[in-house]
Amino acid sequence: MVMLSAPAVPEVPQHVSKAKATSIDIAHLAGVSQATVSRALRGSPLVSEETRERIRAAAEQLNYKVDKNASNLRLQHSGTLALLLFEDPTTDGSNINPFFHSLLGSITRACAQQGYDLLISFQQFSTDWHADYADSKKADGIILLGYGDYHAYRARLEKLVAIGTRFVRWGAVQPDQPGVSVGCDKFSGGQAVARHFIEQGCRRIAFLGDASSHYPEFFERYRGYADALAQAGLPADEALQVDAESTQLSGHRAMTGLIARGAAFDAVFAASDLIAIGAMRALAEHGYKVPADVPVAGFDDIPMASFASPPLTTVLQDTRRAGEVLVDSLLKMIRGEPAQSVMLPVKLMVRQSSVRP
Amino acid sequence: MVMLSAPAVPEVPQHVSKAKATSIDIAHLAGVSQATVSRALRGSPLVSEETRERIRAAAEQLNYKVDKNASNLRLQHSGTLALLLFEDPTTDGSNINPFFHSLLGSITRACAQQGYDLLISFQQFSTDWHADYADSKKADGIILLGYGDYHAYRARLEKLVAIGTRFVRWGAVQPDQPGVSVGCDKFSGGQAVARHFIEQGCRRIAFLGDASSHYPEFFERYRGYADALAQAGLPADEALQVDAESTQLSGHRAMTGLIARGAAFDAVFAASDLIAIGAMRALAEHGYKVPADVPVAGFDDIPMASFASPPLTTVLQDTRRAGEVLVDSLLKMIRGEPAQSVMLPVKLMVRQSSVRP
DNA sequence: CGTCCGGCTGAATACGTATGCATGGGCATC
DNA sequence: GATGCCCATGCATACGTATTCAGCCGGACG
Repeated sequence: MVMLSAPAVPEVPQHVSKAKATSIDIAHLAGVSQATVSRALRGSPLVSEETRERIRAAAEQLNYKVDKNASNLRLQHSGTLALLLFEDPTTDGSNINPFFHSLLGSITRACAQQGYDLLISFQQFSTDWHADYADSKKADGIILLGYGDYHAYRARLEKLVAIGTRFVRWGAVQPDQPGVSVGCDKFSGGQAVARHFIEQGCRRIAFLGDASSHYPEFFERYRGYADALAQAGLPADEALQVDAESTQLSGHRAMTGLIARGAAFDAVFAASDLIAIGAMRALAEHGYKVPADVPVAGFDDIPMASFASPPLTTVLQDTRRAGEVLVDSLLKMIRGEPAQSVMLPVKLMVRQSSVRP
Repeated sequence: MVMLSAPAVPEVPQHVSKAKATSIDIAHLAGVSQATVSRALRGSPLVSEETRERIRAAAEQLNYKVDKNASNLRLQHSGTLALLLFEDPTTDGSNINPFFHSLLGSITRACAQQGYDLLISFQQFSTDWHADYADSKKADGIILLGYGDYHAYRARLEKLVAIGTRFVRWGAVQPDQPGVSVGCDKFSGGQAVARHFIEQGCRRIAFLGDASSHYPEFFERYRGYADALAQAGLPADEALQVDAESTQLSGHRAMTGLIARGAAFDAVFAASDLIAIGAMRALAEHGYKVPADVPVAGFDDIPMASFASPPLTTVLQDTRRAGEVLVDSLLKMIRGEPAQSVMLPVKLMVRQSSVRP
């Protein structure tokens, strides 16, 4: 429990002790003008190697670092991207959606690799988010992450486009959307899961998750599921679809509800891994064995999925790639190059939860 | 797959279409001086309500936002904190340590609550991190997160203190440390786990994790464990301690090694949940039942812990509180108030993995 | 020997905001 | 009616950097 103290530091001359050094101080020390200091440190070919070295030494001696605020002001860009994470306010309050965590990691890495800083912010739906960051020049562009009803903030996206704000969005890629989106091919993912069940002879596959077009994240998964059923000549029984949002609690509720109302089902496809895990718990509580009685699959392949019991079959979204693509697209837009929406492939990860012994 | 397009926007006058508006534009439009615009928007009592309202309307009309770079330059602070996450380069390359994820979430929230932005950056150990952020005024202070050998960068911390950089560190609170640290009371946590085992009659409790004082994160846990053994009059058998870093793979290896060398143990205390999960897998592979044959406990209470099979007994670090304390301490330092290192209490979470039937 | 050119450097300015100081107008006081 | 005061606003400047333009020096060439 030590208090902060400031021991003497021999190598730093005392005339810099408190006030941070500026380029003018460096210029003075190196016997050149401020202009030359700026040029030297930015690597301009106009300055001779000898002078540059002298300046570099002086800068080091005074612990000088370029003031980003001044630099950004002058250059009119910030070398920073902003990540806005929209959290569904109906969440159980605990943690961030694990899938976003994974995406966050890869975005951070991608930014670092491109030499950009990353500003992150968790937004409540209500706040006036479009106001910030990019418009105030804290960031050169923004990345929008978040489930939810995108119709609700579609107007805002359109305004962003109109103002000329650079942004990319993670989520469903749809033809009429404002701006650039990057998403995974959840339709194919939904198909793959349904086919996987159908191949095992399942005919009454329950779907846990909102299936309304207002929630494109889940809707695409549902459409893929429905499409696979149709292709196999199976009916899509509405009684087998239960709304749920992406939490364990919600998954547990949905599954319990389905069981309670006596629905006949022989497989469960949850629209997200969290829902699946909640559902598996509910199934266990009601005496169902997974996968012997009911095979189950989820979606996202969050780290928890492989540690669920039994390990959960799910659909892997390549978050590493996703982060890179998001950042690359945004940087393209910032550089004024054209950027297009991108749909990434997904991969079915078959584990024990979906394979009947 | 839509290209970015810029539809006409009726409500925005065309003379602002491209160039962002400045406070001078607003001043012009509202018929006042730039100074008054600045005062009005910052809520200065010097400007009359009537004028303020007129200015606010003009600002809205032109989509004006204060340029943070210019503002920060003038004010000499940034309203931003930087979070530096040090990753052990020996990690299995996949994801961020889940415990940090949780901390990250709470730090973000705490920042938002205090009106600060958060800049995050994953650092490789090699990079010249002390150079950035705070010194370049991109951030008013920095938060350091990361396991690892803190002796290795102790010199850097001392330099930070000397330069006058504001920072807080998450990690072991030790009397001789430079700067302010916030950490959990891992010593007590280690004690609690060991006592929990001892109460059940275990006498040969293995410890998986580095027990060297060079890794204070784990060392404290080990000390607590050793202390509880001593208090119970049990010998501390060095053969029961195996080095491991905080990954599943490493935990698996350590456990396998312990079994291979024929060590006699009747409980396993893993220094982190990831290690514990890897160890449980190894135990299962060798035919041990958890907890019937060998009770197991971990540390951290990452989300995965309660979904392991069986659910893992572990030690909860209150990350929510930790994030708040980190941010609060840092803000205190920024405001020039004294700040002290803080040690937070922990809580033993008993689940199935450690309780013999 | 004069001229010109190329290679470096310095002086001056702009980026957009916030604030100390000065100012003007209105009102009360004597 | 002159003085004083307060309130609201404008003027001018500083924050620290990056860049344009102008200048200087030395050498090559005519």
